[in-house]
Amino acid sequence: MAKMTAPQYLTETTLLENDEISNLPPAVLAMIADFFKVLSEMSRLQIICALKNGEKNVSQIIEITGLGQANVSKHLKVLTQAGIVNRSQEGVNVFYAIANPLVFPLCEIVCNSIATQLQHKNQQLESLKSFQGLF
Amino acid sequence: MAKMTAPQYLTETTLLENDEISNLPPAVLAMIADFFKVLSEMSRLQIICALKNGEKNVSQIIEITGLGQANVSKHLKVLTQAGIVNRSQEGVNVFYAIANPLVFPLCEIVCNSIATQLQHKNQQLESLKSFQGLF
DNA sequence: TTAATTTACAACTATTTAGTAATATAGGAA
DNA sequence: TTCCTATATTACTAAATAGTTGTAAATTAA
Repeated sequence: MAKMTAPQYLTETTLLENDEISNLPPAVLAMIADFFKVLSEMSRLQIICALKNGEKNVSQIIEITGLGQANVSKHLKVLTQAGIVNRSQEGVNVFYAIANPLVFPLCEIVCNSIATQLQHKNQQLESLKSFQGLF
Repeated sequence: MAKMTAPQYLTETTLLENDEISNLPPAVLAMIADFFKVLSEMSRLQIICALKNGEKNVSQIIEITGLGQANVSKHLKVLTQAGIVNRSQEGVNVFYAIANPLVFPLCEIVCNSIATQLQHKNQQLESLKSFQGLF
């Protein structure tokens, strides 16, 4: 086993050595960007949410999300190729399930970031409000 | 302090209550998607990496990343509006710094996901190799 | 066999956006 | 003032892609 120089949350399977995200090869940055791009569409996030509590077939996903059939099929292909969901066929039905549960902590971190930002904006708004009527 | 009238999914520090990402309002999903979209471009990830070890002015960012001036300026605006970096002007120079350090664990989780996937593909490749010469 | 159902795919439209070139703005120096 | 440098903005082009329509393929039922 190679000596571990990575921090706790970086295991043997990481691409990042010595906690350095600086100076990443362009190819790695491109892979990271592509992964984020898969998560950057609301429709795909809807599908991910629909699969949170267990696998669903395509028809169920269509019903839950309200998206068109061809559209769902295309998004499921993207999600599958990104390794976020996996596909299993049972007769005429095709079931999809979350293959990479890390997407959920990922979304939660983003949620926290957004909440913090909204708080800051709200504080600024309150500061402004305290001047109402003074001018 | 004013009474908090925000809905359940809005607390002081998180948008997600009870670890539930299911049934998020579309507006919240859209915000999450938009945040991921900001991180889904290699050029913006390059800029984030350039700021990892401290603030830099625009000229330094241009030199480090090799991107065009107008392009960097546009990306910096996007990153600023997303709350990922902040802007401080000093004379004729404008310095940018990471305002939301959560982007780094975010990138690291994605790196781990990619690494795991590459490992799986590599294992499949090895399995195939073991059949070489048998046919 | 035919018909019905489920999923995937191809072709197309419309929207978005990354990158660039040219220009504008603003601060500091001479 | 004028000049130079640093940053921002505007207008444009090219490329990517989300969503839709129509169709194809495959499975199951009648």
